[in-house]
Amino acid sequence: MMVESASETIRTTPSNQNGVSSQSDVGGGREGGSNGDTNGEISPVDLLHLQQQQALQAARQFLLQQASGLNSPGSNEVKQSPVQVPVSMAMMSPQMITPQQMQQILSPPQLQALLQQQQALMLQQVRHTHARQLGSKQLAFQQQLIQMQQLQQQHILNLQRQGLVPLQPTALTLHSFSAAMCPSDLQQLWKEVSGVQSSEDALKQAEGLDLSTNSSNSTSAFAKAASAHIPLHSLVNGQSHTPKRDRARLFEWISSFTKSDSGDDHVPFYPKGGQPPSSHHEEHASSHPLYGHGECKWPGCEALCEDMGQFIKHLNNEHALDDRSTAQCRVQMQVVQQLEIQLAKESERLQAMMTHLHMRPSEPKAFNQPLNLASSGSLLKRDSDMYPEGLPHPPTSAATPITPLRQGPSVISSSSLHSHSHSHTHGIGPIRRRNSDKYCTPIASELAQNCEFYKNADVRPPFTYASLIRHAILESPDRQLTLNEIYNWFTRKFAYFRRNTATWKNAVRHNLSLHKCFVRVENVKGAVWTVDEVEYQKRRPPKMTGSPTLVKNMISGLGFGSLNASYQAALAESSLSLLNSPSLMTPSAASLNMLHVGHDDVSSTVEQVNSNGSCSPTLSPHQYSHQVHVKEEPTELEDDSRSVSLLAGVTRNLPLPSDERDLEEDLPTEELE
DNA sequence: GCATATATAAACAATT
DNA sequence: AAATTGTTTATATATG
Repeated sequence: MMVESASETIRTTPSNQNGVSSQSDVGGGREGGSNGDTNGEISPVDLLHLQQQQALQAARQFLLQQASGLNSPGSNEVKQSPVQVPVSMAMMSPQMITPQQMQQILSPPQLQALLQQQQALMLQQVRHTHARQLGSKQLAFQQQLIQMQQLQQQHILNLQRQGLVPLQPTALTLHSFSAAMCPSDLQQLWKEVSGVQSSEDALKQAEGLDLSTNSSNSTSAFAKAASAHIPLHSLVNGQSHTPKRDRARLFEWISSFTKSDSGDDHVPFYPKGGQPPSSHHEEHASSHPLYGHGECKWPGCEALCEDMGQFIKHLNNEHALDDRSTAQCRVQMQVVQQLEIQLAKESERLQAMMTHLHMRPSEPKAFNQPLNLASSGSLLKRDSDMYPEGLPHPPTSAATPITPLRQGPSVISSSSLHSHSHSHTHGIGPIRRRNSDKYCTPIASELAQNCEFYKNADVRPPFTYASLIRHAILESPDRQLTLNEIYNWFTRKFAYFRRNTATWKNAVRHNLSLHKCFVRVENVKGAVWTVDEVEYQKRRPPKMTGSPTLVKNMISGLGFGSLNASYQAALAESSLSLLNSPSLMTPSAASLNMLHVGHDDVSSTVEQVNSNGSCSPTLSPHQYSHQVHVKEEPTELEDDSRSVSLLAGVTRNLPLPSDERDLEEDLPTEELE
């Protein structure tokens, strides 16, 4: 009987989420990208570049502003947010940035503000600087911008629906529709939320309970927006009724944060040791983050306070711990989270853009295609031997981002919040690494690099069940696992599988039975599953030949997790295999591999990072290690290797592409065994 | 439209 | 007897 029914209850939703519905394939236009924007010449690129920088700048400022207004709660958000998408956007080449991509990148409403700013700047530039040259292009750009806005709006809804965006406070969402936000707008928003409106409403909004946002599809976005608006106003009028339970939940929620702050290691905001109690802020005499220029800086509040004493009094009276304050705090946290995420993304993008421009200004295609396509071609040849899957890299890399540096242990979100959380704060350091890496990293590395991510974020891994199972088995010391061990591996490595149990377990069993490559071996104490590499390789040929579309999908998929997970998985999988294959090798072989890249370093570094956080020991170095590289095309390889290293943060040089290649070749043989 | 690949669901059998 | 583990069938989607 259905064993899993029990667990199943939990996940029902999720499955739907990814599995089926999402295919809408948002990515539509992306493939064009490969060649697409080449036409743009440089000027447009430059503009974009500027845009990015400006956006970044603005984001930073905004972020700082917002962050400063946030106190203790902030800390937790920092710590957590698993969700960063490992992804890929990074890999998009600058030149090919399309409205859709923009859309993807700028998810949060707040970003709209940035967008607006960018628009303004851009238009200015167009006029002053490039007007003459651009001429018609100018118009095109303007149109594009408009389009971008529209897309963004839709996208926001989509993300919300998919749960990718942490619940956006309704208010914000609404706001975004009316107009792009800017800091001042945000303030206004706050007023709306905090002002007339009852605290409960705020709460509701903060939790996203009310909205229609979640529902629907992009098509009805506007309709939703419209409907959403209504509630807002009505709320303002003061009618509302929120169950007290929500309130209780809120307090609970907030308290969880404060607790975590003190308890967990990461407390970004306060110095570890002397962290004062939450209330402490009030005590600080001379300055207070919520007080400045004679007025209260509490979001939405601009109460005038003569002095600190008065301010504190005001703070205690008006912003005591109640639903409204809590809700506001929550909203603020989300704002910060979003901005941080965005900042990180934008930074990566900027890096990628700059890198690209510096490296090969004239050759746009390098990135996109590169990947796979090119490589695939070569791969294919070798595929015959072994891996067809060459394609993968690209995607992986794309996905990767890297990033993870998250500091906090995270987790909170997943457990405490129903929706996925995101946010990671990577911000700082990580961003630095350059993108180039991202572009080409192989999948293996993807996994390795994002291992932490997958462990903590409830994001479906872009690999097929078969590839994951294989990976799990090969990773084990004896290259054999019992069903239960396989399950454990899944749950250990992927948060996603911690949550959605029933279906995936069934899927795992199904895959084990269905694919010839998985061989059941009777053992003394039961049965174990092993992998028949030959069979495994056999089945893949038909797969993807590295068509552009695939790549595109991967990219888009990775980026948002939303797209048809399964397909992504399939695509990605190919890459995964690459990873695995190395692992297959005997230790000695492995060692060879290592030479080349130093993945170790990478993996190790990554792991370290992870360890700080919450990761489990898991990733075995060796397996991930090799993966890295893999494949073909010398030129590209180089890039890959670099990228990898970059990710690691550290370093390395990019040495030996050639080695990598060798590895690959070696691998096959080994695998075949 | 067909073939293939994957995901998901579910029925059912075999084991533990 | 219940839970696990395996098999198998069916359906849906995406891609070539």
